[in-house]
Amino acid sequence: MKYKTKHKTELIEFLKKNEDKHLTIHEIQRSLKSIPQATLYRLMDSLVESGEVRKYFIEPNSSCCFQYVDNEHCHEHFHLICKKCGKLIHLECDEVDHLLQHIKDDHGFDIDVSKVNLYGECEECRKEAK
Amino acid sequence: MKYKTKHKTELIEFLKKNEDKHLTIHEIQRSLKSIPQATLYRLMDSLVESGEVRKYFIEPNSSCCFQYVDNEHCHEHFHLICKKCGKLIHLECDEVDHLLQHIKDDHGFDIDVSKVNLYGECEECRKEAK
DNA sequence: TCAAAAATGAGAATGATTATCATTTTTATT
DNA sequence: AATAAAAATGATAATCATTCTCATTTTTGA
Repeated sequence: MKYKTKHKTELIEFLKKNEDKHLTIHEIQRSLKSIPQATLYRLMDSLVESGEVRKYFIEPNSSCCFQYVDNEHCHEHFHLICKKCGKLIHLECDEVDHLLQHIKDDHGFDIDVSKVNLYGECEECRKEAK
Repeated sequence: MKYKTKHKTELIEFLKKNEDKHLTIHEIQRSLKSIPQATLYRLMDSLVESGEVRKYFIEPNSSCCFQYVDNEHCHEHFHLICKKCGKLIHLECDEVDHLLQHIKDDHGFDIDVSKVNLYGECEECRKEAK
């Protein structure tokens, strides 16, 4: 995607507006009806490639999710995904940074944080369960 | 899977023998030709359900991987999966336990460790890359 | 031994994603 | 502004892992 196009501009604007959500291709399509599916897949790919967007795959055989990433304002963090309500939580936390460094230094393993999804139960759902 | 069947017995035996590997359905099928694919999928599902086998999905649009889990000998730990060589590393580490507790106590999120896969690059592959 | 419950097997169906390819748009260069 | 090369588009077909269907067979407990 080296050329500027209307689709791309429109898409990025929409993603920025929704940077707190994680969106599937179908959800994006519902809002941006003028962009055909094949084009949308390609655009998303290119945005992932360039690092503007992050791609999550939550479950096999279900759609991937995308989210705009503001690289200036967000640094490395884990994603917590609630198995009950599906909520996505960004976990920015020194303890996480510390663990990542520890695993790299002492276990030799360099974790690709963008690919990590931590599944569990969120605060609200835990309270509800009681 | 409440009934014992030849297929199930054969499958578990095979998985135990290969508990150091992570195997796709197709790889298993190559070795256990007598089990039809639909049956194999169902058997694997039931073993995942019962906790005897763990399921990984490495990349969207590629086959999931499975691995036998010896629950007697392993306690709570993360799984590190090397994106390059596919190696699976069991990470048992106090720092991990500490982080999990911290996330639960201070962020309210209860992580299901059995579902966590941490993708990245292992020590050997990192050395090789240099 | 029998009946109910569960598992099987072959093939069709699903659904997300990718590939194809002719057409159109964008861009840098005259 | 004209143009040619590069890139993007769009509609559709293809791919591929996985799930579904359903009639048949096997397993189990009574």
